[in-house]
Amino acid sequence: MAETFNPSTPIYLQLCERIKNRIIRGEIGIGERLPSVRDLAIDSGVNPNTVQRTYRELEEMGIVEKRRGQGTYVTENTTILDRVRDELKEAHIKAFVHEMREMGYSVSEMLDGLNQYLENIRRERDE
Amino acid sequence: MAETFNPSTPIYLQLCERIKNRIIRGEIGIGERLPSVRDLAIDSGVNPNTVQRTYRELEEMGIVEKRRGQGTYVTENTTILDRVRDELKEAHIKAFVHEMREMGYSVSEMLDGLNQYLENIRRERDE
Amino acid sequence: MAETFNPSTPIYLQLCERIKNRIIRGEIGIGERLPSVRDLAIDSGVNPNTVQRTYRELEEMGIVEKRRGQGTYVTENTTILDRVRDELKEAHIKAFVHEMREMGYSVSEMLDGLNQYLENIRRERDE
Amino acid sequence: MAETFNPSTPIYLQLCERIKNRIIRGEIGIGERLPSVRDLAIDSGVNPNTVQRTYRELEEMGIVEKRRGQGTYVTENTTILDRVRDELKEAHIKAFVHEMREMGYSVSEMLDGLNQYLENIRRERDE
DNA sequence: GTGGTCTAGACCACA
DNA sequence: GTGGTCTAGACCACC
Repeated sequence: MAETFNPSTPIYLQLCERIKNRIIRGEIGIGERLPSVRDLAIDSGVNPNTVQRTYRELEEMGIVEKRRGQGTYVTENTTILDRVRDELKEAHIKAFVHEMREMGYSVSEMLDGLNQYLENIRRERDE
Repeated sequence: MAETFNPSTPIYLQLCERIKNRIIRGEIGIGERLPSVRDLAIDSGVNPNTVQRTYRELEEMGIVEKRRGQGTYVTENTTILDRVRDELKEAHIKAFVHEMREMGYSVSEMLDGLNQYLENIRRERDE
Repeated sequence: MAETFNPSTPIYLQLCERIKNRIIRGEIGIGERLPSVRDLAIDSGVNPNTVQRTYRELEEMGIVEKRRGQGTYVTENTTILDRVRDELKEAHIKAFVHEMREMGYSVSEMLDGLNQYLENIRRERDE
Repeated sequence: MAETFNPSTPIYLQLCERIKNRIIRGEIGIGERLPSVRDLAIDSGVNPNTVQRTYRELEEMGIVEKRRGQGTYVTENTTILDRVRDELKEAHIKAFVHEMREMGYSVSEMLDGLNQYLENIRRERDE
């Protein structure tokens, strides 16, 4: 069970994100087996087809492999995992910088804003 | 005419972004009139319905006002514009930090990555 | 309507093949619009979801583009089309040679067999 | 052990292909005994059920015979072996010609492509 | 009108 | 048991 879904983006993409992040962070190890389509479906409260779509997406990204009659596994190809990790990092950074520039912020305003936000978070945690 | 659209996100949202950014950056001034729905549609190579939807979106955000029979104008309420500007900045920063944390990066890795990216851009521009 | 499906391979793959071939042979021109998902579904006597899967597959191969609210179009990027065409040709040739070698045929036996087959076809047509 | 499997087609079919080819090429002689299901399973790193299915398939093609309590043997009926060999050859040739025609290649383009491919292989081997 | 997502539930092939 | 395909039909977002 657990976790709910944001109705404004497709469930299969949200599931995809979550699993991808857990793999990239190493929470789900290399070569490890993911829950079966049916199990994850029940577990997430969605239809098996939706999970299947999620797994297909992950497979197309190359970070997951399906084995007939056996299950779905995290790829053992660490090169791919590293590549995905790097690409995502770059993409997020690029998007961030781009958005801020589009809004007319200078690099220093951008960095100041970021640092201030991090400060605030730290303070909240310390309280 | 001008600029093309990324087929993976709705056109009306992309148009919205562009106009919003131009307003926030002051490129389109306070109280200034936006092009008519029809003109912008032709100009952007887009269906008028799409422009209408864009303007509606901007109106709901409060940064634009429709005056019957006259056209669409940037709000003269600078408080709103400032608020939108700040909210967007916060939202982008928050999203960025959140995404990077989700991927398992520490704050310092995040900042390092960002600085390195900015370096690369600067270098490319200098060439 | 028309054409039936071989029950031993997935319908969406068979549809995919047919459309791909028609595009590659130029029967469906560059930039041309494909039938809508619903229309092709009715027309082929299959479920719309199946057609959707077909179109998604073609999109992933890069030979088709979907446009929101407008329809599905053959890509206008001839480079991709040419690339696909060449890759398929190579793949078929390679598979053929490989299979024949696996069966223990020499290159000349292979060519002889092929030429003889082509002869037979020609003769049949002439009758 | 030995050889790995392509995850995109059933293992039992791949095993089938390999054994069939070895028989057709005479690598496994007429009347010769095949390894036991269990041995081949271990040897191939595959589930015994899969080997069983493979042997069943070969038996249905008539190129293998099961003898209760004794094992699985290559048929001694050379007529069948010759027939299978010819049928396969024809099937491969036919499939190749058909695929190339479907893609819109003429007979001469087809032969040219094939010869060129064979050239390339030869060259690579000579290096 | 277009394509996109999701569900419920059937049936199949594979290991 | 696993994943894969397919259907029927609903609802939505976009143009």
